[in-house]
Amino acid sequence: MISKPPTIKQIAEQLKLSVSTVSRALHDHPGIGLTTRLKVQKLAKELNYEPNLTAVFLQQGKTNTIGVILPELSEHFFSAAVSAIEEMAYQRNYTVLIAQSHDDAEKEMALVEKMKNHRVDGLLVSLAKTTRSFEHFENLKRFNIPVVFFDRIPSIPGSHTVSCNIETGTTEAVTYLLKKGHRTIGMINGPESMLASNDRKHGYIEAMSKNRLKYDPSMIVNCDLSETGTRKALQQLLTHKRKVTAIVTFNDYIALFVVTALKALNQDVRDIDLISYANLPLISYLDHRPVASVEQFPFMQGQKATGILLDLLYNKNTQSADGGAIYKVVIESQLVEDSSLKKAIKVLK
Amino acid sequence: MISKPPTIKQIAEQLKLSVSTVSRALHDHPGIGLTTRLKVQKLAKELNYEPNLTAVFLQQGKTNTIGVILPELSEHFFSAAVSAIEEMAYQRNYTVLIAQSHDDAEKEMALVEKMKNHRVDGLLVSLAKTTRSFEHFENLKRFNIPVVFFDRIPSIPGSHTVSCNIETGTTEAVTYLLKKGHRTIGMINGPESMLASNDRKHGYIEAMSKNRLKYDPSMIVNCDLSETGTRKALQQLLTHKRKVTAIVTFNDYIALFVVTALKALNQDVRDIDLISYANLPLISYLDHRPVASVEQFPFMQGQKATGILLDLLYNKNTQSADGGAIYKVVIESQLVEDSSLKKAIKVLK
DNA sequence: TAATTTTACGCAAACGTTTGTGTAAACTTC
DNA sequence: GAAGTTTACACAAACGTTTGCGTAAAATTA
Repeated sequence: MISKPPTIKQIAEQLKLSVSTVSRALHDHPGIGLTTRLKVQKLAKELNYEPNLTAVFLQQGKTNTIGVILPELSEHFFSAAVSAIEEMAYQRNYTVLIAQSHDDAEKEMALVEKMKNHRVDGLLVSLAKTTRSFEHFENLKRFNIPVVFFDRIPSIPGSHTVSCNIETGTTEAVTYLLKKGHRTIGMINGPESMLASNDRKHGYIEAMSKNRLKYDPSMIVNCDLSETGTRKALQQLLTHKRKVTAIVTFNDYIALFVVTALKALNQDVRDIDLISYANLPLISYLDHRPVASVEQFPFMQGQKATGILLDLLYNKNTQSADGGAIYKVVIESQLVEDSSLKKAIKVLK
Repeated sequence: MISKPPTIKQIAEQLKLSVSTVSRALHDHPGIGLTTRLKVQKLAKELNYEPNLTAVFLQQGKTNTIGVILPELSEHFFSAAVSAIEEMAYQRNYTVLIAQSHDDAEKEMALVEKMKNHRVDGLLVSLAKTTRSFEHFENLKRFNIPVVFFDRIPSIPGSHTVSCNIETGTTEAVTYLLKKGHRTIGMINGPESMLASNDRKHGYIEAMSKNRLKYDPSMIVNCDLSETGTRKALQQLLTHKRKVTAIVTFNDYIALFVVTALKALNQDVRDIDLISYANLPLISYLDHRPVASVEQFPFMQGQKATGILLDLLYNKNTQSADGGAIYKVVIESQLVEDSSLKKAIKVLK
């Protein structure tokens, strides 16, 4: 009842041919006569022959597989990115091996090693928050396994990256608020240690200077991204001697926390305009939603990153001249006003 | 500069040993003397030796890999499930190969074939909406590749499944509304062709009969799950001669559509209580949110399904006696009131 | 028709492992 | 000290492919 999948060898025996002939026949090799070629292909179809990819992989030294390592699959930003990655990979006949680091640098290291042992042809990575050292990635270069980082990219030079320019989006956001008449604009930022926080801060400062306004450092408060941290940060802004009329929040979660906190304080939520960075698909359906969002295009980031990786793989095989080119794609983040924020929803579940 | 990963053969040559000895030494085989064993392991560490898994896979006839096929990764329900799957698989030293059917039965078929060729040890599947035939899955049995379906499960007997009992959850939901005093409870259901719609309908009817109330078929309207379809269905309920005071919607998306439509009609949203089936993480933050939700536990479904698959794989290897046992796990869906609906949010992006 | 080219296929190595079996040397036992 | 046992390793096959090379037979050429 239970049987092993048919092999080339079986076909060869049945037809009294050699395995090499069968292999070539199946690949339409010109050195094989038409009649035998057809005979082989006919039997192959009859037996439902399909090549054993594990054998092919070993023989070819490549697996047509790309590995994806990211912090958390259930986070919408990442699952959207993976969705794009898988789709593109599928079109180009690649398969996707997936793993989550859960923002743990050590696990990330172990995963890189595992991916290497699986002989993935290339790697797509969005870094864990705690990753400080990048040797395990450097290590891959020696084995000619290309890596493309997206969104959470490393600070080391020489790596291929796709990221979103948060800074310009932030400048846009603050400028938008200024145009709406706001003069005291607060920002609830992430931890100072995060690159992402820095980008937002610089974007803020840039907007002020562009509009010839004085930058007040106390308008930007850091927080640890927890709900209570957010509440504290908000408190700090609310008790500021200048009355804050708008707040740019680190992301949609923080915006949610702010709305919740304001309600808890019995403060009229409409007094304060919010702008955040889109990472929650449903945010536009909230009643006290941000007036605008800085869109980060997870889908596009996934696409671009995959495109680059496939390019690198292709060039690796064709030994192209531009062997050393470093890809650094920056997607401009974009301010999206609430009115156009609500996307067409497809019901998928 | 670019080098190939070290192999067992290289170690053997350097130490003037045979490959078999090296292999056994690395596996702590008792037949190898302590001194050589240590010598081998030392050199292996120095060279950063790691086994080439493609070779191991070919030799063992298994890959320690499980394939996951589902409709859409960017859909929260599925990404949550995959997250659980990956996590559990990782703990048991399995790797996850992932692919999306985009609800296309043909692509699903192709993916099954591809997974088979990749020699995944087992498969986790949530069916495409359009899947009608299951031969390609049956086919896997012949090759001893177990399949566990979750959430979107097939109607054929003899397959391992994990699913959520929507019916009882629906009964709970309707009963809950009845207890709140509602007497005319509408339901915006999915297409009649979907199993999921049937479950909801039966749950509704069950609740009515349990509470000795007459079931009015016109209270349940089908819709195609689009926004305009929802609007039409809603219209039908609103113009019903009996005044509908509560609606059970097919899922969170439909609830959203309903809220949007009511607002557009300038109808006070608070007049109508909504209950839906949770699949959107943010729903509890909406202002006019459902008063309760039927939770479907994507994470748990992923966990259970993976657990079963790993069990099957283990039993396959140990030739256990219960070879023919069919797993049918049904998770009771659960009505969650709004008050306890808001989950602790972890900021991950 | 003999020499040359072309056609159509087979042989065997290679990819990197694992594992059953064979066999010297070392060690036991009486 | 001979027979038997154990220890510690080597040999070689196997997993299912791909591919460089070799070689008969057939087809072409002169």
